[in-house]
Amino acid sequence: MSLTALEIRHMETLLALAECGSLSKAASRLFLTQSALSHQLKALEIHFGASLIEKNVRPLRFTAIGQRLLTLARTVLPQMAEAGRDVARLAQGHAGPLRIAVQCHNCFDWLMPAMDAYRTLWPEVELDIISGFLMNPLPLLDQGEAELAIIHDRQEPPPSIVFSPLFRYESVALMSPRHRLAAKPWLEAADFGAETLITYPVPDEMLDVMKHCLTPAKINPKRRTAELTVAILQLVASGRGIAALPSWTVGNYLERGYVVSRPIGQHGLRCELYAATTRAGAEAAYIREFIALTRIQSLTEFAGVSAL
Amino acid sequence: MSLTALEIRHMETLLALAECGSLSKAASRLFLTQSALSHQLKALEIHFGASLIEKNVRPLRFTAIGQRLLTLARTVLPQMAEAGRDVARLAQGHAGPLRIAVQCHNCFDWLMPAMDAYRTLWPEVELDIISGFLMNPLPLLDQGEAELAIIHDRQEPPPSIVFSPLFRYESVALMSPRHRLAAKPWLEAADFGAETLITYPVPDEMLDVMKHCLTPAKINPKRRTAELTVAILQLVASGRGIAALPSWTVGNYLERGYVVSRPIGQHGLRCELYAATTRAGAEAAYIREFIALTRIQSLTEFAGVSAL
DNA sequence: TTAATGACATGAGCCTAATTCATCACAGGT
DNA sequence: ACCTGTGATGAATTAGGCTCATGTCATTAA
Repeated sequence: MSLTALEIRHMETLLALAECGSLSKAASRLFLTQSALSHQLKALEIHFGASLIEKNVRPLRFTAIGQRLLTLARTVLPQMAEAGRDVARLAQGHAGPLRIAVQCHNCFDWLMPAMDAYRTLWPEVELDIISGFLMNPLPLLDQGEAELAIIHDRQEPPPSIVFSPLFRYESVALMSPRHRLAAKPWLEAADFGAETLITYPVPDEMLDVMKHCLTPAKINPKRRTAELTVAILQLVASGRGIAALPSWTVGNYLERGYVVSRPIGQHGLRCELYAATTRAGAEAAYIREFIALTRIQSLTEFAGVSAL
Repeated sequence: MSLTALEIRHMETLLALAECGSLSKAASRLFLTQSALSHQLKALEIHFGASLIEKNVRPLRFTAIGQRLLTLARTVLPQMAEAGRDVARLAQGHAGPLRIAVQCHNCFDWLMPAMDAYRTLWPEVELDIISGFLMNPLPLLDQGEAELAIIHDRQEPPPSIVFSPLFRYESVALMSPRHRLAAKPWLEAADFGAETLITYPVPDEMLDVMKHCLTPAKINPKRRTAELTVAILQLVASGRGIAALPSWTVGNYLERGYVVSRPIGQHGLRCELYAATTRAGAEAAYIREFIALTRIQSLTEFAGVSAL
């Protein structure tokens, strides 16, 4: 009933619960099963002799006791994280540079805010983006020219490399509200055939729609390219063609009604992002924390982004 | 390398280490083996890639990293304890009274400071001492007339009662520096035969020397009694007889040279104290914390007091 | 030097307990 | 009624923390 019995794991659970609003969501964020959290909560409730959350309401609500423990978690966990950083700084003679190889334009949208947040935690780390937009950035890691690479979709990592899951997002088709395809509840590959597809100026393999949907269906629509996301959206809004972008990059435009979004395929087109490091990099605290931070931050900031 | 891996258990270990100055002492305070702490530290050192303490020097010293984690523990653990109290208050409608049955006079010496400390943590608990000096205070617990009883020496608790170890102390013989027995390095039972023994006015069974040393040896010295510890010490200092008291009650008098202390028996006379509660009481947070607090406080405040 | 003592290290095995797995139950929405 | 999402539950599995029985090392005494 006293100090022990409430473990760090429990505080992390409470924090995730507060942000996700359901056991199952919180579980996947913590890389655990829903069952684990259910058991955890049950144990706590037995221990304290009172319930911590009301689960019959969505999103779930914290009881007074649950809130007290939640505020504890909110004060304690950051203190521990800070101590962990200090120790890492002391243990491994001051951290090196962190050069990030990115494959896709979209990445900047979530990478930038994450880098900003990270910089306050590890001011001495030299952050750098390597944006050659290479097809395969993994060799850069082995060659020591980058510490981190952002990888699309699950694949078998080479022995020298470690993958860490970041998150899953959905790519949606975007079109003018007056576009004829806007009438359909969802688009299939064939719908793209007669359209002009507006994309970033990169190879097809680096475009989610092409790689996962159109190329397999042997459909190759007309193209028009733009460097910037806003430019693509402008073209879409003025009816010059359709585009396919991650759902969370276009929140504002959707809300204002300039464009509408439709799932690609009946169940949507889901893409996965992984962070790749060398085995050594996966040990280094300052790199591990960058991965953890981008993951959490993206999961909380962006709607339509989910844990994997 | 980051947040997780440092558990509450580790912080408690660091705290105990800082106070005890050795693995083995800290271990017994935590109710663990020395081996457990050694494994714990090893795991942490592997995890952080650096050592936390220098063990080749006594008392052991913390490295910079160890100190950082120690200060973390010193901030985090009290926060968790406070949250635990708040939750207990919320969960079990405000705690009841805490009436403590004591057998011996000496107990006041450590009970009073502990009660003062406890009162600031649980102001709403009504503290009370029941000092009938009964031989067997356990029935009071069953009858609901006390919540806690202080018990001397290990014994088999009745089924309705739970014992919690408090600490072990040593009773020493006290005499004037000019007393003839002061020449001996330690006293045996026979030495007391010709002396006047100065004690509290209570039955023999409640006096450590009598119960564990003289009565078994069938030695019954002359007596003189005094209510207060200071009065006993005054009589001893002026050569009116010898006394036997817990070593830590007489610190000041020893330092000033008014009296000297000698072990009773070759290896000293060690006594054990336990806290007894009903099974229900052992569940209640406000009672458990009183026990934990008195134990820790006595262990840290008084020299010659050790964990059991 | 040889014992003897005290403190920490270490590997093996045990045992607790946290997690998963495979279900079940329930609610809300269509 | 049926599906979908969410939480609960008991059993089985697994991980990892602790103890036990040693080993090593340093210090002190004979």
